[in-house]
Amino acid sequence: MKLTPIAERFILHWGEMGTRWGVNRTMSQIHALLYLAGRPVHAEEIVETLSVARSNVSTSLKELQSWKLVKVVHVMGDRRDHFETSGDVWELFRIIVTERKRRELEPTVDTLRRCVASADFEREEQTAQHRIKETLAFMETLTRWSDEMLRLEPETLMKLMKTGAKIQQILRGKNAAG
Amino acid sequence: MKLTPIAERFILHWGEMGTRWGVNRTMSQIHALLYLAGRPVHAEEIVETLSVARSNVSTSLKELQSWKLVKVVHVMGDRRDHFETSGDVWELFRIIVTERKRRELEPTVDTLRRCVASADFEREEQTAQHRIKETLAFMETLTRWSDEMLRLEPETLMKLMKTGAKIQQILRGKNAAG
DNA sequence: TGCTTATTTCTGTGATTACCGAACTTACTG
DNA sequence: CAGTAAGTTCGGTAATCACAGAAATAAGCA
Repeated sequence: MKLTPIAERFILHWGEMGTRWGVNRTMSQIHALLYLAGRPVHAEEIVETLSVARSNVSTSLKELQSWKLVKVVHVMGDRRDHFETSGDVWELFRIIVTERKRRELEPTVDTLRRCVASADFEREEQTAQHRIKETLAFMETLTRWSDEMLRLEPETLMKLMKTGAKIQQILRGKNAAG
Repeated sequence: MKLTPIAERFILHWGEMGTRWGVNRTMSQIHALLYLAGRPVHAEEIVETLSVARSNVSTSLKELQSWKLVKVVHVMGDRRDHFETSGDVWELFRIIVTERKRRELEPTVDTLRRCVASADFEREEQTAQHRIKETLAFMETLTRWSDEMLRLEPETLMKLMKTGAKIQQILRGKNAAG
């Protein structure tokens, strides 16, 4: 696949950002490529387009699948695996947030719970005790809340976000009403 | 400072998670330590408590300050710098989200804007063109929305998040009402 | 203005991660 | 059931990052 300058810029940038988001460059580049392509692409085409090793593409695709960002599809009359990603940016966002929550929040909630449940937790310094409990409560609230949000339809979510500025009024309205 | 087993568990875990959150272990450990300590701590005490090099503590503290998570304070009669962090988990969260937004979202929004503004953007594939625009719109909405949210008082935010399950009803109520 | 203590910067090393190329496995095809 | 194409796994290397220790700088103090 021949990339236009703009597509190239997009893919390279996405790759750079990937490293800041905790995934490797190739993986994000491949994802960006599939996203722009908007059609099933086979591994060899990715190799040629991005100039990376076949093995690298293979592992990155596996990783992308484990993130549920990419799935394998087949094209009639072609026995090679083809890969594609969702074109719905909201859905992608949802997937990423869910996965990051699982990897970056849940282990901490576990640890905090075990801290609080520990036999000698009450013997901790008051401050420490209090802060650990606060942190746990915060993370649980955050988790529950984002679960709620992520369960919404993209459209509802979008509407909600666009309401943005009015959040406070809504809250007040709701409190006044109920 | 002698750490209790629980404090140690907390700090070690925080350090591990830090690496997944894109900051290095020492930096998150120091932050966790200051958080539990709940009082100004000087660098040498951090060195002893965490068993890391003085230089490492120095750079990590600088980094924590650049994230605005830690600030320098002074203790009467002691010429050493002391360091402390906020004990308000909501505030910490706000700071982190703001900073990550700046580092992980803004550069992308810039790039996307430049893509779209580019002279030959219309000559792109329809799909690619559309998806780039969608992505930009999404990120702008997300940015604006989180700015709104972050401007709220912790208490309001908490109330809002605890409302969680009722988000949809609120939305519907609001639409029905206005 | 030297003396001491606190802090930062620099340099090298060890650890981790990303990636290539080769060897291997699996699945189709004639 | 060869032969070939597709896909995966593995071993080594290159690149990056984290950190210790030494050297340099800055800030009080006599």
